[in-house]
Order: sequence, then structure tokens, then C-alpha cells
Amino acid sequence: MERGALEAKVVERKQRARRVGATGPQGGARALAAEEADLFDLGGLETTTGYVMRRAQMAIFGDFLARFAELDLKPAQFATLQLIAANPGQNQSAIGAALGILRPNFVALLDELERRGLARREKSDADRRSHAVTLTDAGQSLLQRARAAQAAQEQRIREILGEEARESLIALSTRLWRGLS
Amino acid sequence: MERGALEAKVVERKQRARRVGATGPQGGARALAAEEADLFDLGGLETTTGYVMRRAQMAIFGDFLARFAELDLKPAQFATLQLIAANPGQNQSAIGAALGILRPNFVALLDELERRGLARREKSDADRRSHAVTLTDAGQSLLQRARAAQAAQEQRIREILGEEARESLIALSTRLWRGLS
DNA sequence: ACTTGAAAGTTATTCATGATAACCTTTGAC
DNA sequence: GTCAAAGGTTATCATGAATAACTTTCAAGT
Repeated sequence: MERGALEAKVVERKQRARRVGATGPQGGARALAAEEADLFDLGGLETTTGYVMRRAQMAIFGDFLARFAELDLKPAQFATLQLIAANPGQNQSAIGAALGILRPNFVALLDELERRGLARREKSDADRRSHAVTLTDAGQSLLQRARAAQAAQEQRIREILGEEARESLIALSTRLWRGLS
Repeated sequence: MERGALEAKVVERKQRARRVGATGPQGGARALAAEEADLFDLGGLETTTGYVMRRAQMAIFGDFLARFAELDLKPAQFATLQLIAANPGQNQSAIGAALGILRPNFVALLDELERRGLARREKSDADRRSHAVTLTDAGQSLLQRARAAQAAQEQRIREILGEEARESLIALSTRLWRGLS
């Protein structure tokens, strides 16, 4: 799939979903209720932590895709660049594991970053099995731009929730993540 | 993949990730730091809303899989049952759209629920294009058990975060979801 | 009544992701 | 020196999300 089309697709998708939700099934009283509520009775799902977090996470993901379309970076790629930048010279396994990416799947991810001249594998002479991973200059500068895009997303979230609530959401998510792991 | 194996796999997966994280790359000073911090510098990812929410959501997902293994229900299936129960007689499109599931993909999902005798499609005579979807008695009773399992997960979250924080997390996630849609 | 555009459901298909198994090389411990 | 284990890789599979295209039915307009 081409990259530029991604943003358009996400937006389109959202519009369709909303359209369907607003239109409702076959008219009548229920459709009105749905229109007011924006969608109908979730039957308990609205107080299910996993469900609401998933929906929120999906929404963030969609927003991310749009913002990072011109940088041609997916969430996992951005996270990888961040982690390499913060831990230059680490080997693939360590970085992949820290991101929760299985080693076999991390290979292609890194291949692509390397192909685009953003990251580099160097044979470690301390342990010639492992590859020390670093960012190239191009990788560094793309990461700078990516960080700006990310800051913009964070700002958007700040506008929706307020700064205090945003920090709270991060803290709670982190606690839950650690607590469940 | 067989169902009973799922829980085991998730757990196993987690152990491996932790093992790698704790073991660290090639010993030495870095490994110690990693052991103390449980993992190394995330380079800003720890204050990135999308990243921490994704990790938290993944953790919840894994916990869900384990809890629902004996019921043989995946998150999307559970959500679908909940939604049908709360809105009996709705057509597929409406239910799918409310869950953010594309209509083509909802077909197989419903097929499976129907095959297992949990849900039913009935031709609507008001609009013979659409299928009114309802739960069977078996679907109702499975949903009861599923709700108990879900309540247990919510309880677990309550133990990790506290009830106030849990409700806060739900409220913030919902606000963000709505705000970004 | 007749035509036509759109909605509901379906099928087939593609693509990205996550996960497993198996393999090679290198290391470190015995 | 041998051997178990780690790091990296390949191949492969299952799953989920997405698009296109088709059929039937409806509803609106003429």
C-alpha cells in the first residue's frame, strides 16, 4: 500500500463509521436515540477498561498515521528510532525486547530502517554474534522531525484532556501496564 | 491454533520477554542498569501517550485472553455479544459499526457465533435486506459467564490502580476516544 | 409502473502483524 | 574440545484489518 494514501484512508474510514452510526438501521425511534447518543447502548462496554482503552488507543493510532504520513513512519518504526537513539550500540534483541517485538519480526523492521539509511547494524567485536545498532545522521534528523510531529499529537491530546489529565492518563496507563506484566 | 494453548502461550511469551530484558545483551554495566530499571532508557516513549496506552492495552489484552480461554471468547466476540444483548434485533451493520468493525469482517465473526449457537440472524420483514441479530439462550448464558470473567478482570485492575483511579482511567480514555474521533 | 441510486449482506482477496519452528554462527562453561 | 545456549536470520502460518465487487432489496423520482 502506498504511503500517502494511508491518511486519506483513515479519515475516510472514520467518516464512514460515523455515517453509519448516525444513519442508524431502519429509521424510527431507535435511530433518533442513536443520533443523540452518537451510537447506541454499549451494554456495559462503556465501563470496561479494556474496551475503552482499546478504542482510545485506536483513535490515537489513526491520528498518528495521519501526522506521520509525510515522514513515512509507522508507530513501531518511530518507537524503534526513539529507542535506538536513547540506547545507541545496543543489539537487536535488547531493543526489540524492550519494545515487546519478537526477534524474528524485528529483523524486517530493522532491515527497512537500514534500507532507508536511517539505522545501521555494526558487527560487535566484543560479541561477534550480535549487531550493535545505531542511528545514521539521516536517522537522527528524521527522528528530530518525528519528535516534532509527536509533540504536536501530544499537544492535541492536551487540548482535549488538559495537561493534568493527560499526565494522569499516562501515569495510570503505565501503572496498569507494569502491574499486569 | 487450539484454544487451551492460548493462555499458556501468552504467559510463556511474557516470561521470555522478561527473561531477555533481565538478562540483557552482553553483560557488564548496562545489564545491571537494565536489571534495576527492568528495562533500559525508553528515550521519551515513557511520556508518549500513544505508546504507554498501547502497552497497557496489550497487557489487558493478554490478561483477557487468559481469563476468557475457557469460555473460548476473543475480545471482539465478547464485545459483540454484549452489544447484541443490549440492542437485540439490530442489524449487522449497526452493531459492527458501533464496534468499529467493518461490515465484511463482521460477517465471519457473526458466522462463528451463529455456528456455536450463541447468536441468530433473522430476516427482517420490515427490510428484507437486513438481518435482525439476537442472542440465543445459550448466548445469553455464555454472556453471563463472560460478564463474570470480565468483572474479575476489572477487579484485578481495581487492585492495581484502586477504584478511583480505575474510573478515572476509563473516563479519560473515553474522553480521548471521543475527542479524537 | 419503471428506472435508478443506494443500502445490507456477502465473497474473495490483499496486506500487515504476531507468533513458531528451524537453522547458522558464535560464545562461554565444563 | 565439546556442547548448551544466545544472537540473528529465514520461512511459514494465523489473524485482523481493509478494499473491491457482486446480489438482493429498498426507496425515490419520473
